[in-house]
Formats: sequence, structure tokens, C-alpha cells
Amino acid sequence: MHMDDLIPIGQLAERTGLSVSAIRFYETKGLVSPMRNSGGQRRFLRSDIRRLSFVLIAQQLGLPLRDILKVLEGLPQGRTPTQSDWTRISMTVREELDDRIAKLTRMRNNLDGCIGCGCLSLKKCSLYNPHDKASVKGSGPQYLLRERDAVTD
Amino acid sequence: MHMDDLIPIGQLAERTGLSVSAIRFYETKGLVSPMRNSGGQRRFLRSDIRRLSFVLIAQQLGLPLRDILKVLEGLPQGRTPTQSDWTRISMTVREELDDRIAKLTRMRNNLDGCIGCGCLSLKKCSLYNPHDKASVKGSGPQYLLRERDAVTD
DNA sequence: GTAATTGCTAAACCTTACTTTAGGTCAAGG
DNA sequence: CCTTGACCTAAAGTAAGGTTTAGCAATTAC
Repeated sequence: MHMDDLIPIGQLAERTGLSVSAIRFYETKGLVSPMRNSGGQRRFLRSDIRRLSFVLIAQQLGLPLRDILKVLEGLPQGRTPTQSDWTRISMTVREELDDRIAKLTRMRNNLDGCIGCGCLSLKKCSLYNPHDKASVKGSGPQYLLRERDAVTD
Repeated sequence: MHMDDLIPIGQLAERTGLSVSAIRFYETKGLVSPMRNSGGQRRFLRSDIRRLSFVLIAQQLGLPLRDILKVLEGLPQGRTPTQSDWTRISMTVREELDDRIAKLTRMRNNLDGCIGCGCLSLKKCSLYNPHDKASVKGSGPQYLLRERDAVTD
């Protein structure tokens, strides 16, 4: 509640381990929205330390910045997020993470099938067309699943 | 063994689902090394269908092209890879995949701890410093783990 | 034999996620 | 005051993984 609850960018960088330039870049992406002091310098809320730490975690989990921004939009506007606000949006990230783990596990199982048969192009190998990736062209690698000689190439 | 075991780039594109430009790009990265016909056009081995399919799979598993190239270097030079060649290098990819799944699972467990405590910055939360990412600056986000007010921000 | 495909190269452009550079301003200490 | 360190903006550069464009050559189909 004290006056100087606002911190300059260098301190935020130190506290989060981010570079100053990265923080400025994140600002252009809307991930933080600092105020400016009379001299035009950025002044961040102390809660932005946690905000950016959250960004770092989500990134290490493999989320792109745009998705992280969406998750952060789940935080309250105008007031400092509470512990339970952070808990709530962390759950969102956890679900993303679960999905990613499930997807990779599915792929590993498929790969096991392919290693077993040694062909990398059998029908039971769904690796060529993971549900997660829309096959834009309509056809694509499925040829491998249809044509006999694909297996012998 | 017949004469026209060589296929042009368009056919390879059709068979793999890749774009022609992507295949040419992969060539610059050393992922395929087609011959040229008398007119200077690329002619690929039929086994390149499988080779590029392998690249696609490995990519969907999250491997960067440079790593995929390294894995492919495990294939024999000069002769067409056999089924067991493919099986062998698939095992390499499987190990990579296992590592990635293990890492994500560790992170999820850590995140669970953080959701439980609702703080996102507790000591037991190792998310800020995954072993997988060298902390170049020496300090970094650990501040959050040391300073009391980090938890209250 | 000629038109439509397909292929060729080189270079520019795109996205994500930043860093670096250049040139100038603000803030704090002696 | 005046220097030093922290900060500012804008623009360019980087790396991965490609796509697009331009202008031209080789193949294929009729």
C-alpha cells in the first residue's frame, strides 16, 4: 500500500531473471502494461513480478506467448490478483499440460507399434496424421497408408 | 532395382504430403540429397519417401531439424536403409520422446504443488529453474525463491 | 511442335521470440 | 554542476522453419 509499490524495469528484470529488452518486448505483446512516471520511464506493479514469473513458467511448459496472454486475461482487471486468482489460471495451464502429455504419450505408443513392425508406414501407425494437426491438403502422408509399395520403399 | 526408381520432387511432395518448397528447404538442411537428371532436375530415391516421413514424424514429436539430421546420420551411407535400420533410429527418437514426456510430467507435478499452495513462487516450486534450461545469468528467478516478499507480491 | 506442367534458382518475405545497435534522455551521487 | 548508470525509442539483426515471387528452363501431353 505504500507509495513506492512501483518498480522500474531494471528491478523487474533482476527479480524475474528476464532481460530488460525481453520485458519491453512482452509489453508490446500485452503481457504487462506498466505505467509511466513523469519522465516517461516505465513503472511496474510489484505484482508484475509474479505475472512475468507465470509467463516464464507457462513458456517453459511450451505455451506460445499468445496463448499465455489469453490465460492471463483470466485474471481480474483493476485489482491485484489474489492467490486464488493465480491458482485458478494455473489450473488452466495444468490442463494444457495434461493435454500435451497425453498427446506425446499417444505418439510414443504409436511409435512403439512402428518400431515393433519396423516399417514406419503401417496402417496402425497414426503418426503420420496426428489428430492434433489438421491435414490441410486433404491427402498428404496417407498415401503411405494406402499404397503397398510405400512399405517397401 | 528398375531404372526409374528415381522420382521427381512433385511426386515426392505428393507422397509425403510436404510442399515442394519444404522439400527443397530440407535439402538445404541436408535432410535429403537428391541426384540430378541431365536437365538439372532433382531425382529422389523412392526410399526418400520414408526418409521424409521419418522427418515428419520426428518433427511432430517436437525435434528440431538439426536433431533430426543427427538421428538420420545413424542410417547407412550408400545403400538403401533396411527395416532394421529404421527400427534402430526409431529407438533413438523414442528415447528422446520418453525424455520429453518425463520432463513434462515432472513439470506438471511441480505445477500441482504450486496450485496447491497457490503461490507460484514457493521453494518447492522448481518450475522457475528447470534443470533442462541452464540459468545463464547465475541468478535469475531464484530471487523469488529467496525473498519473502516475493510470495506476497 | 507447341502449349501447359513441372521444375530450377535466388532472393525476399513471414512468424515467433527476442537481442542488438544507435542515438538520445532521466535520475542519482559527489 | 556534471558524470555515471539506468532508461527511452526505433530499427535492424538473429534463428528456425518455411513460403512466395520473379524470371527462366525442362518435361509432358496433345
